[in-house]
Amino acid sequence: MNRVQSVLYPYVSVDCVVFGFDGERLKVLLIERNMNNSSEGLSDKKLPGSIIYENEDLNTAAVRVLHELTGLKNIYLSQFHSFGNPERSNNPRDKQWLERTTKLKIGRLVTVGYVALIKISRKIIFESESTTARWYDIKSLNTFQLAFDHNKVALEALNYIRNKVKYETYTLFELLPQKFTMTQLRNLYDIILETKSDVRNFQKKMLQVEGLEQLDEFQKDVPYRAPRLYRYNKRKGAAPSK
Amino acid sequence: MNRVQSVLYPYVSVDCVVFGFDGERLKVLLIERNMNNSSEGLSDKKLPGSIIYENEDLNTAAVRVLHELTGLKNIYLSQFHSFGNPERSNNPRDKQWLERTTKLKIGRLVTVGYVALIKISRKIIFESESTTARWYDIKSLNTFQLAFDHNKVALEALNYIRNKVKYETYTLFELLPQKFTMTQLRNLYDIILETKSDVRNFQKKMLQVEGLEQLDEFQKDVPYRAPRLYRYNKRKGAAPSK
DNA sequence: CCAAAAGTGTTATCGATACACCCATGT
DNA sequence: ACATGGGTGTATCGATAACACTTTTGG
Repeated sequence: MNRVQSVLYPYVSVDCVVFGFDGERLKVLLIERNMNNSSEGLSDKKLPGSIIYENEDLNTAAVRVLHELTGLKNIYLSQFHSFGNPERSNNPRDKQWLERTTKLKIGRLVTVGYVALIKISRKIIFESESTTARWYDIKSLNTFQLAFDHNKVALEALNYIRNKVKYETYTLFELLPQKFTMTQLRNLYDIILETKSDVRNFQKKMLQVEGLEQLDEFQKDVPYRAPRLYRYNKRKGAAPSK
Repeated sequence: MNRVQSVLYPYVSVDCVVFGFDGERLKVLLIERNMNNSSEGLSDKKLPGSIIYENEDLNTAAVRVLHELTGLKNIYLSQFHSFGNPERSNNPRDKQWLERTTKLKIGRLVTVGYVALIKISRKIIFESESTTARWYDIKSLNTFQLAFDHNKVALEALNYIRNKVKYETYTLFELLPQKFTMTQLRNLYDIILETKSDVRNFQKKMLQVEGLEQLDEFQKDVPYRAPRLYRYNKRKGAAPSK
């Protein structure tokens, strides 16, 4: 076996795919690095991610990196897949960006992917010295090209949460305001799974989810019959998948 | 961010958790390194695994490593989880073993876990110059301690395949001889999922699995009513989960 | 004829699906 | 009164679960 050259041997990084819902569309959080020392055109969009520290657990790194790049705190991140194709950082633009931001000569990256679902209202630091964060419609993942293999990474994350939503529907409640209507929930469900649920059947199914509580409150200021509000009581809900 | 020291920065490795079935119990393939230059007592059992090459994809590495350590070829390996706790290689015995076998000073390891289900009849090179491979009952995973965090890794792999078997039962057919009886299949299913399936209901369910063919052959040389044989026709079966 | 395991059918329950009409509100 | 979306019930189907007796074979 070859002795490892520090330059060539893979660095380990984490990428965080964060999904949010604005009431109409599912969004993904992407960042742009502000390359302030040059004006050389458009810098590509990327998933928030960075290499891990020398002595840091993967989960810890994911939480830290997401916080550093977006200001988000207390986000529950799930590991979903790791990516290690040696060519995934071959694009010269990506290579250059890596070297500038890490001050390291990086031959290749092995990246552990994490995913989170959050309320789009969570406070995000969209502008910092070095980065700009923004929500993008998930259809962007098919229409424009992200840095590295981040299209692939994000699409796998999407697939992962689709499965999760299908079998552990309570994960959706993370994406909605504390009090929400059944229609909001159904819209969200259908947008993520690309289905068209029947109103009545959906209602029936949701009402037997542990922890979903029907309130005696109704939405206000709507120009039609006010819809009832619901709330998810985490304590009574199913335990997270582990 | 600190400049990375080649010694401390994580090396990337793959571990392969290979399960087989001997007709009675589910087994896991473990190896022992033959430390031929010293007689210092028992060397711990481990999962087959090793660090990846400088320019190698993760899947490729998993396939290569499994082949190098056990002689197994053409094994379908699925990535299930990555492990990166900085303390997972802190045990001095593990550290020493790592340094001897890799000739590298390794501070820590980030390991990508792969899992496979194979027929226990597959030809394995159990003894080589440097390693000894053996099938162990999976209950070993709870009773004796493996190197690193390999107990945890293997148990997560087991959990992964339990889920897979539950929803994509055809994965079981990889573990049985080409022609098998319904009882063999049911035993296997029940052992993996720790259930006690009803004979008739199980039969009914299996007969509607695409690609499972009832043959007009029967097992021979049994001292009781000869059971019918079945075969799985991969072409007609469900596509792998992907 | 006995022991050992194979093989087979019916009923009850649960969850998922399909489907259409009246209700409350604001203009 | 009308337009907009909210809210509700029943019937069918398919999958799962519970359950017990007869058949084949070798000794």
